[in-house]
Amino acid sequence: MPTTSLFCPPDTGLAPKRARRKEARPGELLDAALDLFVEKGFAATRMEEVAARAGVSKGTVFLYFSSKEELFKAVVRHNISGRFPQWNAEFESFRGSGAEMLRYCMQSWWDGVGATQASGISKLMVSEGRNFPEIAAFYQSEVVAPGHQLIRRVLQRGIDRGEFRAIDLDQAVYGVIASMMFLILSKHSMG
Amino acid sequence: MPTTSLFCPPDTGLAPKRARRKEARPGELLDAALDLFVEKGFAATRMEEVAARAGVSKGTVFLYFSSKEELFKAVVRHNISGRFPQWNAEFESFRGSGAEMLRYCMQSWWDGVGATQASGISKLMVSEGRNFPEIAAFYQSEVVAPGHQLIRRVLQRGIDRGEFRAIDLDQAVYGVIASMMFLILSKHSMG
DNA sequence: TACATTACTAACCACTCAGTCAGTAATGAA
DNA sequence: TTCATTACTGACTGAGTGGTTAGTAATGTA
Repeated sequence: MPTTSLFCPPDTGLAPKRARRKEARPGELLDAALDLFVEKGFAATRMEEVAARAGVSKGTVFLYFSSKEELFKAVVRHNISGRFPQWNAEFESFRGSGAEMLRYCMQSWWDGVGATQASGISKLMVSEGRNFPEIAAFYQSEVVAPGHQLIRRVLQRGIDRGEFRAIDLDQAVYGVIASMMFLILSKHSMG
Repeated sequence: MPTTSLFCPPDTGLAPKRARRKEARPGELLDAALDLFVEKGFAATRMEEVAARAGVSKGTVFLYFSSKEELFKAVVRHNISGRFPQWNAEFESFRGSGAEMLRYCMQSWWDGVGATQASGISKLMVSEGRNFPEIAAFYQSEVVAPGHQLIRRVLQRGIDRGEFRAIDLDQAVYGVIASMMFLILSKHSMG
């Protein structure tokens, strides 16, 4: 009775160890990492936990992501900054008033990020950014700057069309962002 | 030429090593710890740094505070919750309208906590509370609950005196606190 | 069935840091 | 001056964790 394994456990049937699923791993790891980063923060999330939640061993995580920071960056790209191209495209093709556009913009941000787990990433950056300058810089250039830029363009468009008063753009952008941050922080840090 | 030390360095005059200053240590350690906790957060602050900033060795910190958590709790008591007795006393003796009292209350909170370094502690709890349940519970019972209670009493007093509408107390308390939290978070996490 | 490739594992290393403790030196009393 | 007390030091320990790698097993191919 030759089996493929020396120690054949009293297996009940379907528990294939060491399955090879190269395609599915990155996505599963990204999902597991998002869960844990949001739940416990960057520093407190252990790579072994990420691995366990994705159903692999720790070594496998480093096969797909070269370091903890790279894993985090990939999570950010996958869940937030990867959306900017589409948002920018929508900006270009939008036909409607400035108010409608701003409203649409914030609504789709809320649906795609604010209301989802991904908003936890923003809260995490507020919390831990100081301790991880490299990540903070990445987030700044990959998320904050493009976000500012997009809102700025939306407001500028409204001003150009004569629909908004010509207020100070930077101030207005901060106003918009502050309100979104407050929603997020309410969601993740209080009742 | 017998000196008290075998290796007598070319001392320039006033650098007394191993000075014994039992009275001053706790205060100095508390100040150093507040600085660092606010600057780097709870997890990222190392006991050795606290010691170094207070001008002692790491062992000495554990002489005065039995653990990192106890040190943190002492910082909170010293800078925040220790003020409640006085605030409560002021509540009892206050003579003025409800609006004046609320205003006075928030002003003295801002002067004593919000505008000072101590507000960083609140931001820290928002950031890291989840990772340190023991500390979160302590902060909840030592700061949050008494704070709610005090504001609630102020509002209730205004209602009793017929100066405020009889709005939902919990809602109103949350409103007051949310605005204070927003000020703090603006200060510590954004421009 | 035999062999090559490679996704995956698990034991391991290097390093950090809270907390400990044997020893040292400042101080006060006799 | 001598001795007892104790504030203080700094080397050490052990637990925890990011990252490495030698080895294992799943898969494809002929």
